[in-house]
Order: sequence, then structure tokens, then C-alpha cells
Amino acid sequence: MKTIAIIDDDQYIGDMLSEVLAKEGFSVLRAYSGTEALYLLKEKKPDLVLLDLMLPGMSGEEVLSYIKGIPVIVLSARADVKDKIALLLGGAADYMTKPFDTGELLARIAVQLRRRDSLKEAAFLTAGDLSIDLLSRSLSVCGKEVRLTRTEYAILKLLMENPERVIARSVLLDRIGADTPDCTERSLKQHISNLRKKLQDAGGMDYIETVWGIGFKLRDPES
Amino acid sequence: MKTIAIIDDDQYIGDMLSEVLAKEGFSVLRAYSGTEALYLLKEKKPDLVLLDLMLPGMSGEEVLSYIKGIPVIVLSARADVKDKIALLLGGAADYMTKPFDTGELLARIAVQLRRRDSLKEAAFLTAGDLSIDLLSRSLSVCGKEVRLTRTEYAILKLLMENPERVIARSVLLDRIGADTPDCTERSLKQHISNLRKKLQDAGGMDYIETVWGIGFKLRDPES
DNA sequence: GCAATTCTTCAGGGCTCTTTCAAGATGACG
DNA sequence: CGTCATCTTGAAAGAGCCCTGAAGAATTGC
Repeated sequence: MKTIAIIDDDQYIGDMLSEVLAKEGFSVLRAYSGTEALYLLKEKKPDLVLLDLMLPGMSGEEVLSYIKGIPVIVLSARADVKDKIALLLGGAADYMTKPFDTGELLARIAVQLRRRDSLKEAAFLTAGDLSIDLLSRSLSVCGKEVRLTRTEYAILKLLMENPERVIARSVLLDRIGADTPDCTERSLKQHISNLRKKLQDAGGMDYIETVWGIGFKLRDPES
Repeated sequence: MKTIAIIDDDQYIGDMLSEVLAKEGFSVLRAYSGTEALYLLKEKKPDLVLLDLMLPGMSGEEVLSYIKGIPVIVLSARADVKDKIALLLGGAADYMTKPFDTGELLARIAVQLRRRDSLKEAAFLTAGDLSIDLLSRSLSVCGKEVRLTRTEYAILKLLMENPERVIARSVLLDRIGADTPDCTERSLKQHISNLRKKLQDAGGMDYIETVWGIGFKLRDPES
């Protein structure tokens, strides 16, 4: 669950925002002054900050300059373009002029949070219940993690890259040859067997179909 | 130098934007239709896209859905809040209504580009219980300070920059080569061992997972 | 139905990769 | 020069993986 900090001394607007955000499933923190805000940010680490500029004590600009690594959306009654520019260049991630549409605010919040998560861009290869994370080199079957050896991984990856297509044993050997140079037709059978067992234990069905006299293929998911 | 793609069929606005951006030191690409835009994005890889919604042939929304990994700022004459929300949730990084202030546009462009680089600027690098202060080059595990040698620091930093991703030993050697030129595969193992011991002593678990025959990766925090 | 062939599985041996302990080499600093 | 921290290297123990042999099951052809 994501946490959002609201830094605004206006009780009415703050309550309204808090209610809207809570209804969207966010966890909400409140601060009513600059110094309070800094303390709050240091203690808890929110995922995003909504910052009003008119604060008692410390200016919003000053608060902004202290916030590092957390996206800040500035909310302000000031509509002057110069202010906007200064704040955006000063570190704000976005700027909205009061009064604002709450739907748009939620959308812009979503943009900032989405951006944070997209840093770890995932690369997946899926086929039926099977899903390989290419980056972490890990397989999940029906959500369960399954440990694979290097050869097993290479075999399954090749099969999943060509779903529903028969892969001849010789081709299979050829393609995984880079990883395991001395894999023979005999040992390949063993690897297939081991792979089947692991998948069976995790997923409850036999995903690998043997094509008699030729090789193997990934079984049709909806069969 | 950063490259920005302008996707707009309006010659006048496009020229104006192009001039402003060029004056700011950006390299500018142009496209005048959706299909042209997709081709352009595939060939060159701009750092940012300015997308007009009124395009001949393909709708701006459609173009947007094809763009992955590059921030898109939508420029549109449509001021309807519903449109804004739909586009922001649909992947746009920002939305500006024509006519817009070029200063503000430049500021918002700067925000998006800054965000892209923010990995390097971040003062902290965290992954699970581990937290590195990049400025003081210090590591804390569950709040406890841990002293690392130069090589250990380089290794752990690289692993933490790619959490949950397998790093081949050769890659690891390559990337930390700048700090320790004569680190071999053999000595790398020793460093990993030492690093593990320190982390274990401080955090109580083994954060570094070995991927047999390949390399290492940082263990999933919530596992 | 029966034999021949191919495929699957079990179990064991051997090999490679990995880890760790320990000791030597290198270099900075007083 | 001696100490300290760091990096490298050697060797042995341990773990994991791959290959092979043999027996049982499945498929094909007659």
C-alpha cells in the first residue's frame, strides 16, 4: 500500500484530500507546517508528497528543497507561470493550481507512483501457467517459485519461446549447446525428466509433450 | 545531449517548438503522423516525446499506447478534464493544454528528463534492509552501520542497483573493474564470501543468492 | 498378440562449481 | 621498520549438477 503525505495548513482542503485519498486505498499522513513536514518526512517515508505553498513558518519552496528522492506535487493558489517554472525546476514533480479537479489530481498521483515502479522494468516470458522472469532467471508455476538448473532453464526457455511448436532433439541440443557443451541425446532425456518432475510437483500437470521419434513441445494450455 | 521528438501535424506549432528546443540545446526530431511517429521512435530513441493528439491516420491515444519506456508529454487543444485523466492514466507523463507557455513547457520537460537521471543523483540506494549512502559510501543493515572495503562496496552497489536481477560474474568483474582492475574470478569469490559474512553478522540473513554457473543476485526482500 | 524400438524413471558415481579457512603479498601510514 | 587494512592465492571440504546404466512403460510395426 502506498503512503501519501499531505502538507497543508488549510484544514478544510486537507480533510477533503485525505478523504479522497483514503477512499482510493492510500495511507495518508498529515503535516500542517514546514518544520512538522520535515520531521514527518524523516520519520516515515511516504511514497509521494502533496505540498501546499502557503505554509506558516517555512515557505513551501524551502520545504521542497529539503525533499530528496520522493516525488512532490505542488498545490497552490498562485497561478503565475513564473512561480510554476521556478518550482518545477526546483525539484517539484508536478504543479496544480487550486482549485483543481480531484480526478486529475489522482491521475497525476498515479503517474508519479507509476514512474517509481517502472524503474525495475520486468521482462517476462509466459506460456500458460508458466512464467519465466528473464532478468532474475527464475520460473514460477501457478505463482510458485521453482528452482531450475542451468540446463533445465535453457531447455524450458527454448520451449517457451516456441510454444505449440515441435522442437527436434537435435535442434534442442544445438540451441542449448552454448550453456552445456557436452549434453548428449541421452542426458537430454534425463534433463527433460527432471524438468517434468519439477513442473509436475509445482503445477500438477505435465507441460512437456513428447513427439514420438522427433522431439518435444510445450503442451497446449487450454487442452 | 538530449533528443526530443515532436509529433504534431501542425507545421506552425511544430516549427515554433523546434526552434525553442533547439535554442535550449536539445536535438529535435519531427514526425507528422502516427505511423511516421512509430517508425521514428523505433529507429532513433529520443529521450522524450511531445505528442499532439490531433494526428492524421492514427489517434494520439493509439500512438501513446505503443510508446514504452520514454516519457511522453501530451499537448492538446482539448481542455476537458476527462481527456486529461484518460491520457495520464494511459501512460502520459504530463499533459499541457494549448495554448501553453513555452517556459512552463521547458520546465516540465526538464522535470521529465531529470527524473530519468535521478538514479544517479539519488543520495541513497536501498533494497530491502540494506541501505547505502552514496555520498559517504557507507552501508547500514537494519539500521546498523557496516564497514565495507572498496571492492565490497563496489560489488554490493552493483547488486543493489539491479535488485533481484542476475549479474554474471564476468559482468560483475567488468563493472567493478574501474575500482579494482586486477580482480579475478577467483578473488571475486573471496570478496563475495567476506561480504556475505559481514551482512550476515549485521542483518541475520544471506542477502546474496548465488545462481549456479552464472553469477549472483540480490535476494528478494519479501521472500 | 508379440517383438523391436523408443521413451521414461530411478539410482548412483563422478565431476564441476562454490564456499570457506588460512596464509602470503601489497601498500598506506605513523 | 612495524602495524594495519586490504587484496590475492592455495587447498580442502561441501554442495549441486550432469552423465550413465539398467529396468520398466509406452509406442510402433508385423
